[in-house]
Amino acid sequence: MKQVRLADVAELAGVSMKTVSNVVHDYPHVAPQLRKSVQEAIDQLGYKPNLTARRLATGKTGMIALAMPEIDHPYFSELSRHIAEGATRRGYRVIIEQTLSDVDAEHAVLKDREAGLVDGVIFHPVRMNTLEIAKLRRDTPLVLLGESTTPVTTDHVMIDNVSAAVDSVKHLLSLGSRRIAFLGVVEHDITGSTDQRLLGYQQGLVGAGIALNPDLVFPVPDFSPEASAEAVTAALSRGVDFDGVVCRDDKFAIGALRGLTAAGVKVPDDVAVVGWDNTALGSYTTPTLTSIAPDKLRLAEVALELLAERINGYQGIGRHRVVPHSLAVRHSAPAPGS
Amino acid sequence: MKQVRLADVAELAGVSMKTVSNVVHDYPHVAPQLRKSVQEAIDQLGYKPNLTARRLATGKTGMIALAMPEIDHPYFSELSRHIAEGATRRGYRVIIEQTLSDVDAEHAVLKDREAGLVDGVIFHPVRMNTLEIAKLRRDTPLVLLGESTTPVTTDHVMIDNVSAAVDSVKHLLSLGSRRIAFLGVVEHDITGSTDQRLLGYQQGLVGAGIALNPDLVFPVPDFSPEASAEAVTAALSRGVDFDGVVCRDDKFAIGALRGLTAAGVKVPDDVAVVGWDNTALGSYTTPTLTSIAPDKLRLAEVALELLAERINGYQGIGRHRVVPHSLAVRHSAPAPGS
DNA sequence: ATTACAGTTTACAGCGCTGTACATTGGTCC
DNA sequence: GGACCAATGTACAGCGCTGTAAACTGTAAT
Repeated sequence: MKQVRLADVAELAGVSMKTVSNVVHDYPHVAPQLRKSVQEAIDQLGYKPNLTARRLATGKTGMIALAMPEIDHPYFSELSRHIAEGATRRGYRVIIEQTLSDVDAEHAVLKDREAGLVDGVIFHPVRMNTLEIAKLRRDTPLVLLGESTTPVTTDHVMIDNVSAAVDSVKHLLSLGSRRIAFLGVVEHDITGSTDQRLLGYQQGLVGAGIALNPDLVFPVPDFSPEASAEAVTAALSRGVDFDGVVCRDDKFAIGALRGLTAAGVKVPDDVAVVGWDNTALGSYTTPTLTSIAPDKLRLAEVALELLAERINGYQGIGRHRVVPHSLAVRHSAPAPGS
Repeated sequence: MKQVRLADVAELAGVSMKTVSNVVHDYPHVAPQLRKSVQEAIDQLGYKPNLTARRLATGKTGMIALAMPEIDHPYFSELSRHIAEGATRRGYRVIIEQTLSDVDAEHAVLKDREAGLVDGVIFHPVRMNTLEIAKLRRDTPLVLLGESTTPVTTDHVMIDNVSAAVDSVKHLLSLGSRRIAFLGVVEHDITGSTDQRLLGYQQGLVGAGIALNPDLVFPVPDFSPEASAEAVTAALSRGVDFDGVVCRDDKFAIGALRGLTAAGVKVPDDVAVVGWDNTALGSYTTPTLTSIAPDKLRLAEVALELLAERINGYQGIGRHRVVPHSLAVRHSAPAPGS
């Protein structure tokens, strides 16, 4: 039951350890028949290289950490999947770290209490601000995701939230909506996302010559669909008149759908709804959800690419990459004229 | 930029490496003032223990692998979250491995091409059968999840699918349903889940003295909601008369909801629907979905517990643990009399 | 003063692998 | 035939840490 070591194979094959190592690694300059006999020894003993030892010797771990708020949120789980696949393709394993949007947990991600665990980190911060990130940042290669403002020294991948929000508004306008609401502004929301999306919402309206109306910006107490359903219900009962909603989030959009439907308001005929993130959830609602679709695959690929470059020694200033988005058009805000 | 080593700290503090190590590990028998001065040296140099080296020396990696078909499937992402949290609580880090239901990938999980990476593996197989698992299984501690039949030698955690299906049927019966359908039997489905759920479905009906009707077992070409929506639509247009549906899966239930709604059939009034897995999806549908709710938290905890015992040397025969389930009652099949 | 002993601290040999520097071999070319 | 060279193969010193055994304390008991 004892672990078979390189030395054991070397002894059996009657060669040096290094030669066995070379065979394991398919090093080109090994004589064919020697390679064969070494391989036989490997097979016979059932030798498996010990990764930990290899890592200590090479200094590379072949692992990256993926730190996000919650892995069971559809947006994050979908993104994780792409990152996991891309990482595998690049020969990395992924270790997951859930911060649960906890400040301490986020600090821990950057603080590196221990070294040599991973070669790099992909991190989607929620509660940390630029300053803290810049201050805590260690030597481990790091790529940031999401909309928080980030230190110029750090790589960052995101979509253009402002222009995406503008796109949402434009789509609603093209459907004939004129009184377009924004759902939801969450109290104490520390993510920059809401700000940027709200900004784009305003920009879209102003660009179309429509006056802003503060009553059309719906606050929501928390991030649940329930809360946003209530927010919509409350707006309706206040008599707020609207015919389109840009939602901060698919979950909010789902709440909106529910609140509207419950009040007998028809979606999309009376009110068209656009969500955000194009999570799988949107395919499961009734009606199905039109939603801003960040190119998650691209996001994952770019993040991995930047990280790989850092791991391979790139030392330059932070790169800030904007990844494309589109609008996934479904029934809650269909294509114009359909 | 060079990594600070234990030896560096030792030199600065004027003590042996081992003493520094003892301080790092809070070993009790270190004189207070020595401990203090060593700690100062640690802080001054910003020393961080190198985990890889520690692992090589101790032989423990402090990591477990979590291998599942797809991490962005709601059931798996929710389960992953619990496992990740439980693992963290127990001092383990989790590395994720997606098999994408691919045979080779599943083989790779068990095959251990490399050693010393993780202390143990939690694996939810889909395509491998008992025999293959038993054959490939290596020395790494392993806990299996899911409904495939598993080798007696291996630990396994699951819910009682048969009795859960019976519960579904009973619930529908309590609502007055009598012509209860089962959706969906997928061609070439290699998971044991469907079989067991179908078995429970039959058992529930027979137990209530209701004759089985093959027409009420709806086949579905694949695992998508679209396919199951079509299957329901097809059944309706065949003139199949039913007033309740037990679904193999929440995704199927969502498809059923869609197909029924599209055909003008009222849920739950005309047809009550029960899903399976109680994924978050079920809260987002209209109507919300009643669903078999495996105790995912418990599932995660038990799996981790069994794995921890294996890691700590337990060598006994495979333990097969059944974890409780319940029925999450929502609108698609409400509580009787509500 | 001597012994005993619990409490501290140290020296050092690995953990299993790889990189480096060097040794060996057998051609090839004049 | 000797020089040169590319292709192969080897020896061995680490990578940074921990476990073990042994070596010191100082104090209490004899």
